[in-house]
Amino acid sequence: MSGDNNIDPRIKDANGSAPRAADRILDVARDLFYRNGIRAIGVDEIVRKAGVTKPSLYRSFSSKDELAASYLRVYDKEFWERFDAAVAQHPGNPRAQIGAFLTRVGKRAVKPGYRGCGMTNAAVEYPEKEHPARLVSEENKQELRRRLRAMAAEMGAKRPDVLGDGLLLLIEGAYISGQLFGPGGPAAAVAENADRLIEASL
Amino acid sequence: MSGDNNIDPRIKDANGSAPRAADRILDVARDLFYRNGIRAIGVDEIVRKAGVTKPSLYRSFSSKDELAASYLRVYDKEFWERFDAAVAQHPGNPRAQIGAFLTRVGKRAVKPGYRGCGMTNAAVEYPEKEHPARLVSEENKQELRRRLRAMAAEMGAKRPDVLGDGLLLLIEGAYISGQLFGPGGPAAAVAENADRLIEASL
DNA sequence: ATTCATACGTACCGATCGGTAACATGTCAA
DNA sequence: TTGACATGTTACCGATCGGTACGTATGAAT
Repeated sequence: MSGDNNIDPRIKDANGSAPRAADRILDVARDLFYRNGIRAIGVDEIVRKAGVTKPSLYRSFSSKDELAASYLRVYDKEFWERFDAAVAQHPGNPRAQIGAFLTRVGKRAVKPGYRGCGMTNAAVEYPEKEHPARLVSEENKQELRRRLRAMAAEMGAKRPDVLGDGLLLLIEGAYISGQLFGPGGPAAAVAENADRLIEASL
Repeated sequence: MSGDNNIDPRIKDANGSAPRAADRILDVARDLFYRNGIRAIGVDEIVRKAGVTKPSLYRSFSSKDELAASYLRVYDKEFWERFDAAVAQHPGNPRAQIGAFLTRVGKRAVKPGYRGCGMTNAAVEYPEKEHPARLVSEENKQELRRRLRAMAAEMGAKRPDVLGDGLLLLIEGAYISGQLFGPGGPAAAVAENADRLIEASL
């Protein structure tokens, strides 16, 4: 099972002194948290699958909640990379930017095993406003709202804030219904409905 | 603390032989599960707040998962009561029916402490397809999707399934963003966006 | 008064939860 | 060779998890 580990002492850490264990822990935690939910996964399972032990986890992360927040910070970074990639595809054309982003979301959201947005799911799991994971999640959503409203304004919408919020509702609906309905679910229609909503709002 | 209990032996149970404890347990569980999430609440807390003991719970519910499913079955019943009330308000006018329903959802969703849809939240907490709570949740959502598509067809939409799914996305988005953003969130704009989308889809 | 069914409580189970104290090991500079 | 430091491990903590074996209180019928 664990016979073929790939640890090579000659390969120094890229950034000089970063611990190996912390990265593996975070990688495993990201996968397990996203697929199963945060509350559903215990720290024992994380360290076991990462091939380390608990003290290694708690030296790099002050608590499970903080590990969950770290998971979401990575998720946040990757989310904006995807979002910005769609934006970069259509410079100066926010309507096409939204279209590109939502087309990808719609496709991903109807694939088997899709689990929605890690941010949204975390907020559902942790209603307490002070929870470290929820704080990351709320900040991500606020920023998304700002950008959608700005894009709606850029499109020349009659009421940009209403359209921006409408697009946000469609996006969140796609995340949720993707994991609720699976393949063939309503999330496949998110891009088309968004474009129709935009059309009606200019 | 428990000095003033209101148990009156003369008052027979309404339906003859239903155990008192089961009702109190379900009432408490509904409140705690909805406000905090199912995983976040232990059976000990439920029986403590209900003023009973664990064996009483397990005599009426075969497991915590089944209790969660029972909670959702009550939720399902109340959901359709609200939905049908909006429908009954505007006979033969599905567009107005949707409008009435979403106006209420939008208002509830931006109130402090709003926790979204119990069905949706349960599906987020339990990705496993066989979970008793998830089964109830999925059935509810499938039925909602059918009805929304039927209403879209009744409106004379060009592509009723696409519009019905779009409305579902907006509704789910309102549930989620209501608990994510709190007062002032995008859920307030759900009715307006839905009507705009309908307008553009006829 | 006895019987029986029903509803409820006391006390406990093993497993797992998140978290930690104490100690071992490997790597580096001096 | 030595000492400092970061990272690793073993073994354990009290609390809580979902769930249960078994005894007890009560009321109606006999």
